[in-house]
Amino acid sequence: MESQYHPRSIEPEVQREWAESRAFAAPDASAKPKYFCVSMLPYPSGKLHMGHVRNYTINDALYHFLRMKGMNVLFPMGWDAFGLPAENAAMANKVAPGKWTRENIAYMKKQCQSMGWAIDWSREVATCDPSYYRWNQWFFLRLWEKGIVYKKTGLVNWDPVDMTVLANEQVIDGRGWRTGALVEKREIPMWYMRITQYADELLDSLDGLGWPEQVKQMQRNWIGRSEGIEFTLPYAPETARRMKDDKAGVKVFTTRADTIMGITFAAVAAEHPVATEAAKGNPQLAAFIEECKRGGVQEAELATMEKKGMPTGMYVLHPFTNEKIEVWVGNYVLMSYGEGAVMAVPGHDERDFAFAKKYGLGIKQVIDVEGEPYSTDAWQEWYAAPGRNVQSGKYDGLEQEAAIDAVARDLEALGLGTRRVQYRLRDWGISRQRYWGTPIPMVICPTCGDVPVPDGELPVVLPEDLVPDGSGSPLAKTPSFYQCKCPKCGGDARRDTDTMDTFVDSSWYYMRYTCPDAPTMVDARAQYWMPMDQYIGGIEHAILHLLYARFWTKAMRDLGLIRIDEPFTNLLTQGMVLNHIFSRRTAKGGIEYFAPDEVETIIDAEGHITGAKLKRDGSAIDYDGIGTMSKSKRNGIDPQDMIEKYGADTARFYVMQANPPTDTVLWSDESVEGSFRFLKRLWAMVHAHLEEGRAERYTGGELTTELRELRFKLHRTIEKVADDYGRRLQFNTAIAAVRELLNLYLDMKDRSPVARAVAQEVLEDSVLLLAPIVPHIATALWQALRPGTRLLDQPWPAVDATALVQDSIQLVVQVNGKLRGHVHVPANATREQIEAFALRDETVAKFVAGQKPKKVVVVPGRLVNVVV
RNA sequence: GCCGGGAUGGCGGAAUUGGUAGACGCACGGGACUCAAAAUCCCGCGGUGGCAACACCAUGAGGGUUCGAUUCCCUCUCCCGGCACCA
Repeated sequence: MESQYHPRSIEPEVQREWAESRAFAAPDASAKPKYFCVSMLPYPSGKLHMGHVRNYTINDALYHFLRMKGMNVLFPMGWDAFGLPAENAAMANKVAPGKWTRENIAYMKKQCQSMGWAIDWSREVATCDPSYYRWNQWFFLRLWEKGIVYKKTGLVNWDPVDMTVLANEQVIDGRGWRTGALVEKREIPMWYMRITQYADELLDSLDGLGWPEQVKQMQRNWIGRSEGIEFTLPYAPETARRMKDDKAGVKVFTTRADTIMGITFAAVAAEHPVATEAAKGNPQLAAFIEECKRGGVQEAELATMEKKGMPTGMYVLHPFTNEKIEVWVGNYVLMSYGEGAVMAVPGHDERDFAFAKKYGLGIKQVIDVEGEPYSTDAWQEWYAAPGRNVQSGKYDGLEQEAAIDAVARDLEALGLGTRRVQYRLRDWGISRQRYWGTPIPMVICPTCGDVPVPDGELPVVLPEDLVPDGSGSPLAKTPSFYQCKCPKCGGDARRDTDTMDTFVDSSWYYMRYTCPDAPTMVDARAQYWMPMDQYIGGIEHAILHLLYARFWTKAMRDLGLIRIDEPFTNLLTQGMVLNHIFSRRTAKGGIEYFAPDEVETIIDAEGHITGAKLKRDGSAIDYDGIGTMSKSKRNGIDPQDMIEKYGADTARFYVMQANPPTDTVLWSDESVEGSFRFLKRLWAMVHAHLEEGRAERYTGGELTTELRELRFKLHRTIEKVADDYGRRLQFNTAIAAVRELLNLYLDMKDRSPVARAVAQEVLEDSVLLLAPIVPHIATALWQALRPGTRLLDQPWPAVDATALVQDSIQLVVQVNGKLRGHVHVPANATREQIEAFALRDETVAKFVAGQKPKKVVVVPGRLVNVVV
């Protein structure tokens, strides 16, 4: 073997062998247990970034480990190829989004291959391929037939200059990103998916998932289930006359029906029909309503926003007492939640309290919390706590639950209300007024209305050669696309020119990996591989993507396409890759950013960065702290540079050794050097060993204490690394354990035949332990250690139980819980013997100082604590 | 405001079920090799006191439980993430 480590010659050679032998193709049936691990598919932006490197390397390490453990593992890859950036790039460079996207995919695929990830490329999926998105369309139509897909109007951001709809991220400070024009809200018809129909199941089945608690909690909050009572506050006679044909009163929802006797007013949202009606002929109120509609977007200010309101002059009646209750417009009532109206109980709701105080409205205590005083002077937190009803007529003395039951019964008897569950979750609007996405397979016929495209005509193919100009949707300007005949009456009709949200694409791509060539949406292979055993991706997808994918899976199940309830059994949310940020203000007042390799940092006595200067001219620049790698801040590290300078293995090793995968990782050039240094040392160790000739690995025979300890360490490490890879998904500690083992190995100077046999064993197994992280160097070293065999065929090293047997063990000795020494005792020593050994220790004796121990705690295998 | 997660050397982090705090690495300091540098190798590296042996202090702050607490409980401070007037 070469005496030096040359990643640039090893890596391409190893990769060629893998490709030629189709080493990572996973069969769709096997006697081995299956394991399906997937990383969230990348957007083909142009080239890989460090976040991808981290994401796919975690996935790859799991692949190799579980393959060695005897599983049939599948690691597929695909491209989230639809979306806005392609349209923007198309506008900037005057190329069609399709061409741009496919070129990016080709380049990034090559990068993936040079990282050496064990991807089964025969299953590659790109969501912009008609063979993929036709099933988005097909499934959309099935959901439409079931009533899960429906049409209603929705609010969009409208740029009045470009005459186009803007995505939320294209609205900056209320203005269009291209035109700078003030963005308007417009109502247009859109398609929705009834995800709320699955709200309860989406909530309940979270409990059984092997996901981070944080993500589950975020989904729970997002779904936002609350149980309460919906009831009607009937209009007072004169209000009923004004509201004419409109229902019989104001509908409200409450989770605190026990406080119903404390109502002193009602509040409605600015958009509520009662407010609209009241504003007629009341310019002051109309102006206030306009003000409310405009505000209320800057979320951060909402919590501190002052409660404002105005009386409407409308009245409703208390359902039990028939007391007249004034209706106010309140800026704290949201039209989008519940019924857009609330019963106001200032006595026991903090918002209502603040409102009542401000406008001099009544505050009535109806709940008593034992031991706490009540006064209407200032809000106290216990006012909102559950308690016993007072001043509530027939409900007096009831505890919260009993009171709610009684109120619910009474409202039901009056026909005014009923128990109901309310969700925060809204239905999923999937229409996008964009070009680069899945066309919605619907035809709008002037006589028949919305008519689905017949299955036989799918896919509705997206023309790929259009170049958007930023004004309006290109599809809406392309008659050859939208002109069509109505499938029902044969008359002239127009296609829906909207496309689907790209979250549709990512809701089921992982199932298509299992059967990319299926003539149906999915086939039996999906049932074999699903549910996915491990999903890996960024925390930023904690809510939307993961919730939509769960919904989509349940919808597929209900259509009989697959028999699973949840798509992702385990989830790992990997942390982001960060780097230092350097900048300086330009003369014109802008900010100029500098890449970390352009600057030299200034470090204070404590080792903290305080500033920096530019390498090329020594001028001072500012240190802006740490942030995610981004193009605009110029602090990204190009994986390609890493591969060229150090090789893929160093890049892989670096991102895995720094910290646990769930933490953010700070880029450090020095640590990269350290990773490279380790791989060079590993190479040198194997080389030095083989210089003296290959040895047969140790199988038995008399050992010195030193060699026994080395073998003990080896087999302990095999156990630990397996646990770290397989159970804890903590690769940094696995790597540290192997480094410890190799440090001990380097201390061993014995060159006797038996020592060389142990050395062979240690080196072979260490290479296998590291193979999931650094497969290229591991392959090369394995070939040198075991000529004629192939690393990929090796199982995970077996633990030799005899190596773990110790006849003497070291125990920690404490006096009063403080470490005072160590003792060696026979492994089978009794409690009494251990105690005797400990008390005989000199240091222990010194601290015990002749006193009689009050108590001696013996923890077998660990420590002795003498209490005096 | 509510919910969730954190805080350990100069830095990244380790300590998995309450049992040796700081594994492993980075940076740094010293030395060897070299004409020299790089690379490589060896030694040191939480703080205070001490020549040293060693002792004391120390896991955001304060308290508690325990023979023993980074780990469990209570109070507080700060940081990160999510939601945000949710009735």
